[in-house]
Amino acid sequence: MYVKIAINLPMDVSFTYSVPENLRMFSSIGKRALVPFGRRQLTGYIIGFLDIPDIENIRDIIDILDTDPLFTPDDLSFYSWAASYYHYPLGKALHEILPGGIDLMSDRIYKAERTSFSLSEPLPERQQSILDLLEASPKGISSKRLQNLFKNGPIRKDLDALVSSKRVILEECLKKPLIQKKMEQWVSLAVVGSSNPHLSPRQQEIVSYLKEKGMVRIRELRTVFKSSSPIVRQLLDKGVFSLTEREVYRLSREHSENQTDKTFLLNDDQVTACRTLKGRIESKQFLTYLLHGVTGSGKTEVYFSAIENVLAAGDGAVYLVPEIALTPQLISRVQQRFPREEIAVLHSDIAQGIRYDYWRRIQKGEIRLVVGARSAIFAPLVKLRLIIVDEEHDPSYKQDVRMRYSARDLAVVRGKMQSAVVVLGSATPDIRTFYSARQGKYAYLLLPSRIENRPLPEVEIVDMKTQQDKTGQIPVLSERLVTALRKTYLEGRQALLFLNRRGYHTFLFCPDCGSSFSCPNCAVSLTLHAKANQLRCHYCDYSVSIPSFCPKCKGRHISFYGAGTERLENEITKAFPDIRTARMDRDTTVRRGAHTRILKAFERGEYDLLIGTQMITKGHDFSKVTLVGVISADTSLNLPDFRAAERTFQLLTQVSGRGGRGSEKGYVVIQTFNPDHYAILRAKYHDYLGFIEDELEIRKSLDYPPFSRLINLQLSSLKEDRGRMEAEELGRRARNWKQKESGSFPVVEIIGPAEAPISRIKNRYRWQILLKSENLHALHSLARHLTSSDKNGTLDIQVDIDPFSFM
DNA sequence: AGCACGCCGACT
DNA sequence: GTCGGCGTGCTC
Repeated sequence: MYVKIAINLPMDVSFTYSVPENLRMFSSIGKRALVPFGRRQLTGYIIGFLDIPDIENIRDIIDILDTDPLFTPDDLSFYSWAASYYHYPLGKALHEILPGGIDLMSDRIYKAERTSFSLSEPLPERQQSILDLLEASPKGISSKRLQNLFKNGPIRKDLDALVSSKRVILEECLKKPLIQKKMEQWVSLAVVGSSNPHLSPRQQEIVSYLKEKGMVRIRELRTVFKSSSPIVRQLLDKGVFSLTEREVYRLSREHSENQTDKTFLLNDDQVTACRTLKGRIESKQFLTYLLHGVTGSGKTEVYFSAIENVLAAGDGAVYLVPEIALTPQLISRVQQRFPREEIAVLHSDIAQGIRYDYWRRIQKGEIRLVVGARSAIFAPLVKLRLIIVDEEHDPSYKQDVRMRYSARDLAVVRGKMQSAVVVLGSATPDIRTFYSARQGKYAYLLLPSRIENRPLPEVEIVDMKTQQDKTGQIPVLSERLVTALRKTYLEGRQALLFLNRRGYHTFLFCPDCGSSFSCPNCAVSLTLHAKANQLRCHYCDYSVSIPSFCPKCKGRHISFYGAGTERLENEITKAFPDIRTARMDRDTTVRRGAHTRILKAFERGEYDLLIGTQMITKGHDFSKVTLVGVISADTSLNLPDFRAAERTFQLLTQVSGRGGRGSEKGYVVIQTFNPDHYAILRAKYHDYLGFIEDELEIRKSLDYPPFSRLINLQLSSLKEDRGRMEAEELGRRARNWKQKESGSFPVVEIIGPAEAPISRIKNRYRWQILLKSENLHALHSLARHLTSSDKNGTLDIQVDIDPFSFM
């Protein structure tokens, strides 16, 4: 018997291994196998079987690593589809999809040879010191640890020399995985008590306890009979007790706090939406719905009702939300709605052990409801009947490193493959989603009004060009916003201020020599962080302390421009010392739980004002907030991205939607230098359909999505000129392909190669080629052609299908 | 990815 | 002459 194994390697091929007799009955698709690979041992994933070998020189697998498969053949088809669609090697994809930290692999271990070389000639200094170290540790030292001990350069050569002179031996040793099943020891009375051994009174005591209780955890004995360990051991040795190991599942500490559950009576639109979904779920057939509901229209209630239908039938559901909307409030709301259901919560902050346990329980069907961020789309649910994607337009559904998948798009694919109902919900659907609905590809469900018919907030636009003060400076806060803030404060209500930039000043400049302060590793300017007294790069971990003079010309007139959240907070506290202000951005939420703490304190009314970046725009439901201020609508408008207008409209609508969720009407102030831009005007009037009409017209004229599809090829290199040459070569190959294949494929437009908008990040020079076509198949063929031409993976090419960011 | 092999420049 | 850099090729 032969197995096809996918391995975590940067190439898209699977490897064939033979299965020794003793492992045959344990091997199945979805289990991991330990395999020999060159001189190493690696973990691979079984993805198929063969009767006849397809190559020569096949090696045996060493072991099967799972008792139960981690995924079914159906899940595998979905994963393979995703890997191939996103031009990503299957083995790497599986490695990233499965819970982390569970794989085994060998490590290079160096050991000193025991026979001594007393009479040989003296060794080079460094070889000698390595040898001394190794002789001091008989168990050997891994190559990594050894290298860490020698800071003055690579020691690989010295090690090779030591090995070839037979003073040191190299062994490949398995290192045990970071994450394993958590086991608990239980004891019970042994069945056959042949000759009753003599027992001490204390031993007798424990035996009678067990007689009564049956099987007991050793931990329990330890608490009931203090320091009983030696006695238990004796009883085990005497054969009175028998020991059993049982697995315990780790759980995340998602505390169900007693939140006052707002139970609304559903309005007619909600009832209609619920009924429609119910009918479709019962039919067990795939269909994608766009649930289009204005902010505050009660989409969550509709999701809950659909989940309820699925769970009642004993089936499974996935509920996806944007990463930063995955708050304790949301989780406790789900828990309260489904109190008898075990819920798996999956996102990047969940510890690996917990994730591993959740994964297997989901796979076994013990957990049927998964709430999570984008990666939860891969959760191995059995009988998956429903996939919900809340705020489906949200950019966080697109992963923009490694496998650049869109969880939103994959939701539709998975729904189709596994006959599940897919619900895409949003107040501002992605234009592609809306267009699909209009074309009849998705069914359309509309929730046109806010619950309890609350009005949408009133939006005012402030033209910042009119806000210059006497010195010609433009203030961070317009008069209008200052007045509104004061009014809100005096009325005892809360406000949100949104500014999508961290730090204090976002740009520094020396007027004496004209130099600006940019990151040495990236082509971006540094941001000044006042509290940390640092200039920081937001793309790598570079930071320096704030210079008092220009490092180039020693000039002492450095000017500071641009405002981030830190400066905004500072200006507010200066102008309104009474207003209690909290700030939430990546800088204030580095510590685990900080996020929750700030939100909760704000909700309890400990602050009057919350300043923040993106983080404050998602899904939160603050009933006391009546004022929302957008410091600059222009940041997203000026992105080098055909989606800039759409992103701006969505952002403004979402952030405005945070206001007026209680009984009072909301008021929104938007500051901008582009007061006449259609994205801003349409947001002012809450006119989604109007915006779509404007935007579709532009997209049509430029042939952008939804009228075409895009693939972005990103190429990076440590050497600037080499990167440029490679990019140009790639462009030539693309155009050659186009010419040669022009008969067999619809037209593909090749844009570039061009320098990426951020031309260097972490010392890598970046280039991109954009491929555009009405025909996705043509795009895939070309992309495949271009990446396969990279013979040995020398080029660093990233394929981005349906790209979201062009930076 | 990691590892081995092999081919050229700069040193004793 | 050798040491050591890195480009190239392979792993079932």
